[in-house]
Amino acid sequence: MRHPGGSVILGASCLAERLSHHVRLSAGEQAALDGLEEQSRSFRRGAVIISENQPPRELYVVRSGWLHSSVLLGNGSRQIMHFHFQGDILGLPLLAFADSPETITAVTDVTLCPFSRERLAAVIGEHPRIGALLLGLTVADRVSLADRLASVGRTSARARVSALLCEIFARMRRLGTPHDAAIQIPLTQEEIGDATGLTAVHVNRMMRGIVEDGLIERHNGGHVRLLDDARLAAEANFVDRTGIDTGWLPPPR
Amino acid sequence: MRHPGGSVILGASCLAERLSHHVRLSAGEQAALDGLEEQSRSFRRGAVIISENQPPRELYVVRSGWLHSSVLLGNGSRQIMHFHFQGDILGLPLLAFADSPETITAVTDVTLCPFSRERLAAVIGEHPRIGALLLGLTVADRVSLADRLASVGRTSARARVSALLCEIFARMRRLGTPHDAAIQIPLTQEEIGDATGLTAVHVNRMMRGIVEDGLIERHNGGHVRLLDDARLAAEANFVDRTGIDTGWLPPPR
DNA sequence: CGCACCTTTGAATGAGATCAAAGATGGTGG
DNA sequence: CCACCATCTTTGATCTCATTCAAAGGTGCG
Repeated sequence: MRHPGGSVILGASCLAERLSHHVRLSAGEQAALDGLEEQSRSFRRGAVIISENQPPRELYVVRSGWLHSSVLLGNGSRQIMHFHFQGDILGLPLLAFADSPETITAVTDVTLCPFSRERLAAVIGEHPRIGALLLGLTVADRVSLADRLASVGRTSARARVSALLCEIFARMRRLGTPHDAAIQIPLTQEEIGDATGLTAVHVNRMMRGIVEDGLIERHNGGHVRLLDDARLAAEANFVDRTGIDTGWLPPPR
Repeated sequence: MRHPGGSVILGASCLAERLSHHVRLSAGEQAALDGLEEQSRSFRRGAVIISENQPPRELYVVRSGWLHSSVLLGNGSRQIMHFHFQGDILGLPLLAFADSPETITAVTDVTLCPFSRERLAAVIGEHPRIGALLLGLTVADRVSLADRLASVGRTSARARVSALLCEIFARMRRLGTPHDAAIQIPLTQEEIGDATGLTAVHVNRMMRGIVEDGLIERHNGGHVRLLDDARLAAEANFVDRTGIDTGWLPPPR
């Protein structure tokens, strides 16, 4: 599915834009990243971008929309690992495995910026700081997965749902959503269940409880507003780790 | 296990040895890595190497022994994220966060090779392929955590215990343990429970069931032998991902 | 307007937790 | 080398949180 009418790339690469949130890119780095990406591509909601056990050809940066990565278990159930928003890098497992261990699915209509593993290798070879920064970002991703594991493994159903809400809000705020604004969460309760290790039915009950206790507010179309941020975070054992430390990186080229 | 043709020099860097399992290091890379590490250090079993919410000063490669990384939840329970054996890199979160999100504890007596983040940065700056390889290894680590999340979130107690056993066996075999040998697993059932999101009591019941059904054999001192590898893996939904793909890396310097 | 899909609610069931206590095991010091 | 103590494993009984099954409202899209 090609973006209708060919896409407009306003000079900057999606990856460069994402990385520049963490460090100030040198001219050389900027130039190398600009040559990295192909034309951006759009997918309809529900589209499968990368399939489990298939060899993906490229990686992506999310330009817009929501996606999730998941695995399907032998018993028919599904575990959602992570939700991906604007600026997130998709397909990193391709840097370690020929076949993707996970499926990446568009939750809403999305636009992605693809780039090849080989070109990324060339960029890293020329600009080692970019490799180090990607390493840092991947480490952060791993830690966020660890947080979810702790949540799913060792907390109550209600705390798991709360933790997911906290995570979504923290990440959306980092993308610029005002602190007190409602967020439109395009997830079904089944998807929330697959992310938290619960059934859709039980997600529903927990959610209603969280609303009844005045922690969040829900409106039509999945809009959610945080009413008691601190209490929700405390219940959920949530720690915001959206910012990363880049003080150690090698000098840019 | 070592890279064909790659020789392991006694006293050489632990990190170099680990990396040389995946690629053939150039002379320059080898030299840079040899200058990386300080003297190796030993800890008694039970020792805490890195504490949650404390700023660690260095990273480590495991020379010998078992460790685990865990987080403590507000409700007093603990989630073990990962067990670490010979060759594993500890403390990677330091590449993204000033304070460690997890505690690293020695399960047995251990010997570790410490190295500083700043020196690692210098090595990556000079030898970008090492940065890319570390990126690949970290991605693999993330995928293994995702596998555990799927196991804990979406499978039965018995399947979770089976999956952990499969993982341990797969990793030990990669370190050279013969395919049919018994392995001494130095973990208490409480630790297995903290890794799988179960209580020690329930781990015990599952374990006995797995023994009764002829999938494994247990002897004194925690020795375990796999009797029906295939059936255990099938029950556990286990996929061996111990090898990583390094075909994409940039050229060495 | 009608049909999918999603949310909500209720009742019954079950997997795993909790509580309690009796064996094993192994390390330590006398 | 043995006795003792701490830690770990095993077993049983009971309880609870989340699942399962079922069906009735909502909502939005074509």
